[in-house]
Amino acid sequence: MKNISYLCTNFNLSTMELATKYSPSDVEGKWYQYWLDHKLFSSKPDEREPYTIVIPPPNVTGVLHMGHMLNNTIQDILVRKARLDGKNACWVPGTDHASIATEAKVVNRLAEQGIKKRDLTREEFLKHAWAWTEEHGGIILKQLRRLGASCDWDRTAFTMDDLRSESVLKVFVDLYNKGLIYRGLRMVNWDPKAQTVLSTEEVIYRDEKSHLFHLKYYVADADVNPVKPTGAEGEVLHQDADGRYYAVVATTRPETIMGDTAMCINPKDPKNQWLRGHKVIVPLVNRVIPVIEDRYVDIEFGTGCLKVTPAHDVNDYALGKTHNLETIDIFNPDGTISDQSPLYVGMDRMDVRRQIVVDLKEAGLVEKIEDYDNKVGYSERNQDTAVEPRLCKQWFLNMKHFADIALPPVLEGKIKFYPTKYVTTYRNWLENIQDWCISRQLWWGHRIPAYFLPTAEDEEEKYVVALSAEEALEKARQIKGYEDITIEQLQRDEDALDTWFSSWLWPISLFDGINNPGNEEIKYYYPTSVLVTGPDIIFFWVARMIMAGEEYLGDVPFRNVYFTGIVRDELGRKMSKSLGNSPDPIGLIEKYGADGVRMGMLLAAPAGNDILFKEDLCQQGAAFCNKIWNAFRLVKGWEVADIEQPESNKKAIAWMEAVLRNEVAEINRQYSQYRLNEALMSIFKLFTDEFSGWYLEMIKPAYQAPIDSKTLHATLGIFESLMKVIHPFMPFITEELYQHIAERPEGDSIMTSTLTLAASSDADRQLIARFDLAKQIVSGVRAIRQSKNIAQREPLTLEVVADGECNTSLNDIIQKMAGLSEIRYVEKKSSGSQAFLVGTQEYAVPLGNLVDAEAEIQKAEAEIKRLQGFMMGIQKKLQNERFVQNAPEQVVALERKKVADAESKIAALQETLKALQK
RNA sequence: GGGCGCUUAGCUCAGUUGGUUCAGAGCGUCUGCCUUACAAGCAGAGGGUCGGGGGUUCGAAUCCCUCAGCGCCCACCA
Repeated sequence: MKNISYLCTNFNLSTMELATKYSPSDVEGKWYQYWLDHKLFSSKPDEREPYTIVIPPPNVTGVLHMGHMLNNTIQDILVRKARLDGKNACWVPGTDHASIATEAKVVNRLAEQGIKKRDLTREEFLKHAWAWTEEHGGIILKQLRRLGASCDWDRTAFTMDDLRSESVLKVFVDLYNKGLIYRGLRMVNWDPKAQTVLSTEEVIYRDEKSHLFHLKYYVADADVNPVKPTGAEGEVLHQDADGRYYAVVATTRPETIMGDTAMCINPKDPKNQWLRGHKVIVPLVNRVIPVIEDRYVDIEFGTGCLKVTPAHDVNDYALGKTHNLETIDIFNPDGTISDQSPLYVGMDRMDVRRQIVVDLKEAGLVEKIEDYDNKVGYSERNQDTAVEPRLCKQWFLNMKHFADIALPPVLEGKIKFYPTKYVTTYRNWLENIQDWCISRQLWWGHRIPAYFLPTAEDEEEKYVVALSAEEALEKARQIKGYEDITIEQLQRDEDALDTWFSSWLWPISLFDGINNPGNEEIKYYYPTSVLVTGPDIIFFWVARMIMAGEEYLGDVPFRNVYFTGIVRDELGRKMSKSLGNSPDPIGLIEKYGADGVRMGMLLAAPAGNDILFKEDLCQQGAAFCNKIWNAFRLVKGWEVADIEQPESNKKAIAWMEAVLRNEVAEINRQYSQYRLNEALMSIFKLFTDEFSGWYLEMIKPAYQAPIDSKTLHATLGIFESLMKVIHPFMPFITEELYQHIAERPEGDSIMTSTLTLAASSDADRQLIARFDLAKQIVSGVRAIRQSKNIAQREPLTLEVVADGECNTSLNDIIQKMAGLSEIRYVEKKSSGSQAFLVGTQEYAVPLGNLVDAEAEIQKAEAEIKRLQGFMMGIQKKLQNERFVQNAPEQVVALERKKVADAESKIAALQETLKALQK
């Protein structure tokens, strides 16, 4: 690579030498800097059509993984394609504060230093969090540059920067004022590790092998004395050796019995009638609880007896409400047993589960233990932490209203989902939506702008919601009895908002559309063109952005949503740290080049499917770069002479240009359906097969012979077009070669060039069809060479047998490509020649005694047999009157043609046979 | 328990309204080539009856039914 000049703008075609291998590392950093230096990613509103993408903001302290690589490569391809199409493309980058994940990381780091979160004030903790954010934040965005991401970096935003924070608080206040945000006591999902509530969407359920414990609840009176129930005839009364009666309750969570405040049976359950009106004793705890009756209980499950723990189960909570039961909260926020429990106080819930089984067994209170498949909810962010249902006062967003406004745009196609199957998923969720719990017991995030007023202990809480403490004070003073309250007496809510409560504003807040409604940017860039994201956040983010968009701008946030798949390893497993199957993206880029890696990923990424990533594919990408590189080396190595342009070159150029137009039209179709892997495959074949394999070979001068200037000029033009077609997928090598093709002014770039081609025409397609015939003839000759082991440089003669309707007018090209000394039109092919068919036309290559007559006879016979069978099938079809009557004329005519063609092929083959048998 | 999707060549996938071009592509495999841009290359070849069964139709990979297998999403049965 020594000979490559650093500045290619002064590149001189005739003197420069290129290495035989493409070296990405010499090229990529240079051009990325060039693009930055000339602000080529930058976008400002102008008269052009906008094309906007907002990045799904990665976690601010996150590190680039293969999922990001795929997702951002796709966005970059779309943005670069839009630029080449002459649109004003704007890709806005940024990061997400990821409250729960980031706070957990900060807590862990502090713990390593021996600092506990609870020993810090909120301000001290936030100082650590910001320090961490500044230290690790944005690494991921730097990594994206290695990939070639053409984001408008000057626009880089953060969900917790000033503009975004202001937007979030304004929206909270606004929705509160609209009555859509409320505060309520609900059974919520509690993450004991992060010690915060979660929304229902943040709980993921996993199948778990667990046990069903059948526990004995002795029947007793209020003083814990045994009672003998009177059962009806035929009922099964459990009785122990001492003659005491008990009920059997099946539970998966024996550690919650300390919170039991009732046992429930179904009033219609015949086998448990004997328990009606009685009381039972909670095992070990020795608390007497009533037997209540509710039709909620499934008679078929277990023994039909349900323990009721209103504080720790959603359904039990509902039962507790209906039956007015006591609620005993036996857990502390960290998942240890609280002092409300008579036993195990301070122990972790998981330890208690083990211990209590031992203790119950010892006390003879376990009837039996069965294996049981259970579903257990885990925190989406702390996947090793089982979620605990817990009764808490939290802030909620009324989702009914938002579902109503977010459903129509997707159902009516104002927003298009790719693949469309997610429309159903989206609809199902919105139609069964629950209110969104938006408060989190975290410090890292947007602090809820609610201020509590001082109240007496037994009084209901009072609060005001306002953008600032001053405003809050004003509002508070309007409340009766608080006219003289001071700002110091207002207690701002300690909680922060769910991260997604800021993310859902992203497409709006990036253009400051909340703080500054109707500003020039929001008018120009909104709605954005496409959102590229994973289906795993369709509810968390996609749906909610649609809600916010409709609420605040009365319009959709994006017109298209392209859902990418999950990046898996080649065995189909998810990539994970523990499996060690996740390649290091930067390492891959260093090994194969960003272009190679981009191609490798996209080759394996069928629209909407998971991608099975194989490192080999990056190798294929790197190889393709090398192919492009060497094609350029060939062209630039030609010496130009003042010679006339050969006719065959004219034809080849016309053909290649037709192919280019045709393929670009096809590629554009694929883009429009987000079938990027197919577009890439078309591009790959266009360059490798059509351009390199056929076109360049057609026009290639003889060794050390010069080329005419017209052909060279046209070829460079085609090459430049090809670079533009490839550019969205492989930005670096295409820029490098674009700069090599011609002298470019400083600041010029392939990125900001345009590709204008005429529409593909019928004439193009006819020309392509003629060349296809020629290619088949060439392949026929090559196959003969292959089978007879004849070197390419040994010239052959081609005979065109009989009717002469085979004039493709491309004989000069065929001759060159097939290495023929002559093309002859003959009545009868020479003896000792080997024949092949293209369509119904027969060709022959005289080979003298090289022909293996016996083998040829066998081949011809087999082919005749096959054709005869084929023909018979069709003739049968044609004899079927219903077919002839019902099928369209064209189809019938086609079938007739097939027969005719088969007949003439058979005739030709029989001729061949005759000649061979002589 | 509901809903959605998938099953086509060894692998990963295309295959639009049933009928030119319907049985395809890339990779891999096999064979032959260090041909003068590229061995990270070139040329050539083999390979599937479209998950099973049934039906509709003149005609089915394509439409319908059914069975089997796989995947995903949702759902409070302890």
